[in-house]
Amino acid sequence: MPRMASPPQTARSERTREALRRAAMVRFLAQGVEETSAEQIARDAGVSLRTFYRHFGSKHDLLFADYDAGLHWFRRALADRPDGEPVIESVQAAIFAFPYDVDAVTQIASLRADELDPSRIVRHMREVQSDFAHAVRDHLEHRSDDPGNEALAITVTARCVAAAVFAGMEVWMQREERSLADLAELCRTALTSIADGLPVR
Amino acid sequence: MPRMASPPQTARSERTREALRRAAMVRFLAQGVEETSAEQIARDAGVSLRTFYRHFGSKHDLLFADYDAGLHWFRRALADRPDGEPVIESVQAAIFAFPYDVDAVTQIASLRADELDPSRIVRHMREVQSDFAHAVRDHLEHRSDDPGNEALAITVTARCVAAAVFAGMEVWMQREERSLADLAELCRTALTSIADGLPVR
DNA sequence: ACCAGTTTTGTCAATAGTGACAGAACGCGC
DNA sequence: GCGCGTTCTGTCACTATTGACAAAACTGGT
Repeated sequence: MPRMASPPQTARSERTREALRRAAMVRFLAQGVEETSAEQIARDAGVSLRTFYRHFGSKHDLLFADYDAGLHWFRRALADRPDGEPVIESVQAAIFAFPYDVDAVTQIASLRADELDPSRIVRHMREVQSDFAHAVRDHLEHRSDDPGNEALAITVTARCVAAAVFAGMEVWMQREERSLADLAELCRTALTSIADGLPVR
Repeated sequence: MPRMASPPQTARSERTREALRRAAMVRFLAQGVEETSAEQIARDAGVSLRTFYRHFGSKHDLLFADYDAGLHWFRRALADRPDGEPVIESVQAAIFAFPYDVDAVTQIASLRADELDPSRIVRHMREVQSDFAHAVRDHLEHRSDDPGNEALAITVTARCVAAAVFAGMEVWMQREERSLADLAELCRTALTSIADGLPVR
């Protein structure tokens, strides 16, 4: 269960990963996620089952395979913000500049919504929030003059920023109508609402 | 993998659960967590492997079996706080009044630290934080005059409160010396630091 | 092209975790 | 105690994951 999503090194392994990704996507779309076995994917990709698990910690990791790239993108976007800009602004700018691949996102999203155990999505969201918080924390540490002395303040801030963004997502998810614009609005409101104190006392 | 920790109903099943808990603890302490198989535990408890998994979503859930009780306790403690008290105070009061069973905690903690994959602990912590946030949110919703209209504010606040508490824990965990008093101090500081705005801008 | 060291795969063998279905045990009204 | 609907278990069969170890492919230097 500890998905260790082993990081690939050589071009060869990257080819294998790509083959697995493709094979999985084809099967997933054709017959559904739970109806596709890991062995099937491995065979389609022309590798052994064991090799499959060397590249992806679990069958379901394939559904979130694009996630790492997004995280890297976010970290870089944060780093590219001008010095001295308030965190909240930096985070907003980084989030809203994200280059969505609408087709891919839509395709995966439909799979996730239909075939996937909701608890799995929730768990993944928690992981994403955690990584998000770490990214923000690293950003703050990098900015700080004396990170060691501000450890608590930095950690608290980073985690709260992440909490706010994901609170926005949570509220958005519970709505009937879900537009990208609404999501952005909710996240923006959530972030600005914590800058000067908690919105509810 | 979706650990569904099925909620027990009858006295009989409670007996089974208890037997499994005990059998597991004995084995875990004697030979370590990873060196104990689920089948072994089931056999020791006198039930089938399948029955084991009906009561505990996974072998590792047994290590956190006491957790649900703690969560319930926290929810009740929150509900018992006087009306009109600021959330942050309520949460602090609820946290610090928690009745630890020092022996049990120590025993389990040593197991967790030695035998367990760190990523497993991290994952559990994320789950705990999430449940914690939900508890706070329910508390706020209960207090609010118009929860529907304040959905975002309530969710943001609940999640940030949880984020602060767990930020305190994170910092504490990274220290060499870890005393209960330090933990309390860190959580207190973390919580008060977000009341009037983020500690880092 | 050849050798030595590194990375990636395949094979084997266990353990972990689940769905489906039938039988056993339990709680309740008569 | 008896019959009946509900809950709990055991058995079977299958998929998901992982550790250990050896063979195969890839790399850089000569």
